[in-house]
Amino acid sequence: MCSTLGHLLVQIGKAHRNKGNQMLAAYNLHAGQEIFLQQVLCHNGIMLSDLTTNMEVTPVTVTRMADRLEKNGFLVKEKCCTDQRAVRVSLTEKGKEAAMNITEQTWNQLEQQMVEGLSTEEKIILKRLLMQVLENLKK
Amino acid sequence: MCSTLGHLLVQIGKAHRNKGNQMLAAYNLHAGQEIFLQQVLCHNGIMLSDLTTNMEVTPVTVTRMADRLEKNGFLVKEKCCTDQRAVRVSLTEKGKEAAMNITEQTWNQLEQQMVEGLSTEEKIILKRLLMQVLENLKK
DNA sequence: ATATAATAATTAGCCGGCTAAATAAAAGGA
DNA sequence: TCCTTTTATTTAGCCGGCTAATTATTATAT
Repeated sequence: MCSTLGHLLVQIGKAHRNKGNQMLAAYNLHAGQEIFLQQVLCHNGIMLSDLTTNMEVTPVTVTRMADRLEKNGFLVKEKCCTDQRAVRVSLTEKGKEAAMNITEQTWNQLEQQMVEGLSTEEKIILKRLLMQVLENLKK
Repeated sequence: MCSTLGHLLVQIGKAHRNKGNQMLAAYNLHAGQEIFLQQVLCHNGIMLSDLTTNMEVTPVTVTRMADRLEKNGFLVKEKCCTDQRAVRVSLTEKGKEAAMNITEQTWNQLEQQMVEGLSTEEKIILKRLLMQVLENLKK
């Protein structure tokens, strides 16, 4: 098991998402949505196209995430007044509260848990190596 | 961007899956299905419950993957004769051929690409650190 | 001014991943 | 033997991710 780097990364991806889901369940959110909310918290009224860029996902994914988050009362979508093609999103009170709590608590907690037992140096090395792997995969 | 380890892992996960999808497109397969086929290649007539264990996914996921792979002609499902609850899967000729080619070519190629530019020592360190991270996430 | 190209979103449809709940069959215990 | 628990699978439904194709609107070049 876990003999290859690929397999290892897949397992980590799953475990990471599962932990995230567990932690976000209290807010009725799923892993991935917290980044969306955080972006809107930092850039209120942000366009979907900019979210596409910032989150590095396709426009389709952003559209559907926005729809679901709106349906569940976390944010509001509205047409941009100066560009009729664009859609801007802004947080509701519920969304604002969730975003603020999550960013500080959940994410940091998960981040801490992952690197437990690693020295400061090892953390730096791990990040550096992973950034290299990401570069290689994007080629 | 990519400031946290979590974000980095998410990005790598996406990039890894996308590369896999690209490579497997020639076989009309998607990332994840190659592991399924490989398992059935090594253990012909394997039960779905064992695939659940080996692949470390839920029974639901295995059932649906098996259905899709069967629908697309890669394998066959049949009830176990000694245990009427269980379902055994075996590869068709098409599935066998795909599994053999993919395991050797695609997976190794992706594996190579990921660690390009890393020294032998760095590869070992990376694996060790990632295994620690996986352990931490499973707690 | 008009035709062409680029940009922003969307719909439909596919994939792997999950939980909850239901079904059916086998295994164990009183 | 009968009842209970465990095991194997499935159905329904939700999530993020993707591609392909479509619609609208803005920008650009002729």
